[in-house]
Amino acid sequence: MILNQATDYAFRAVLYLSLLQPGEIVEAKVIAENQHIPLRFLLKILRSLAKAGIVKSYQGVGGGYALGKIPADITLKDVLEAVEGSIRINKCLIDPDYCNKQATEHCPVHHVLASIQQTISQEFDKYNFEQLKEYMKQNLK
Amino acid sequence: MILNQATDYAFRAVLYLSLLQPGEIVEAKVIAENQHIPLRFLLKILRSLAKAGIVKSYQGVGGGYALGKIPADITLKDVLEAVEGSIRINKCLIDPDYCNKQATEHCPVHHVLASIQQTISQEFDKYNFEQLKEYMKQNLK
DNA sequence: CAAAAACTATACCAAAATAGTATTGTTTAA
DNA sequence: TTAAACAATACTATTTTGGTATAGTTTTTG
Repeated sequence: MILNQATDYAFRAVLYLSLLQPGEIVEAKVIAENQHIPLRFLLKILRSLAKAGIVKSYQGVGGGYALGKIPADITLKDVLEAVEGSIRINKCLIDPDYCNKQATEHCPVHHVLASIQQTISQEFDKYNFEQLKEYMKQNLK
Repeated sequence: MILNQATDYAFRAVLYLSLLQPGEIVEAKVIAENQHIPLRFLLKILRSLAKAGIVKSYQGVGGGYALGKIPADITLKDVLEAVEGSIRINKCLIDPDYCNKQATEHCPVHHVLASIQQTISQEFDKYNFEQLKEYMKQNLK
């Protein structure tokens, strides 16, 4: 019931990229140093983000990473799911075999957890990185 | 970002007790068999629930467990927190040392996660075991 | 009053997940 | 053609999870 460290790093890396000029490319090393994230671990995370289209990677000399979309089109949910896979709060919600009574259909716990999971999912989808940028600007004043 | 197995078992154990006559005592073994939960593991979980006042334990011959409150006064959040401790979705929300920039106050990620955490907390608090009982009855018809 | 049936407490343990590292390879600009 | 960047895969140490074991306490009942 907690986000993992990789997701936390991913949020901060995407926020960092969101604060650059649109299209601006920056090396992973710069992000790592600025955000205090272990470089090799960050590279791994960035690959997940690239696969999801959240960042775009550029190989070779002068390469690095830039956002793959505008900040307004990237939600916390997008980043979370790129790193951890889709949100699920209980195993029985994915695999009926985990339902210890094999009674998914009639199980009120299952039913209610599915509803909570949906709310949580929507909640993470409510916030995009344009909003986080705005919040950041206001707090610097 | 997932409930652990103990919490899942706890939900189902409390639901089981909720369906009994008010005040009815039943041995852990009966719950374990009915709900397919490893007995010793269940006993450990029941101790957590007892500490939180959710169930009441009776030692000695003829002992066992009963609910410590009426089902309407037990929410999913109560059970969840009794088993896993309070809901927290990111380490930086508890311990500022985990904030990799030591900047809790100015961090938009922190700010937004705190808000999401509160929503999640409220969501689990929205459902009590009287409601789950009702849902169950309706589904048996 | 002792024996058995129940829970309590603490400690232990194996397996899985997490967080990160290492190695080797590929791409691309200069 | 070399060096600077990312890519892919595999490995590893630590922590967490899920569960078990052992020894002890409480309470009923014959």
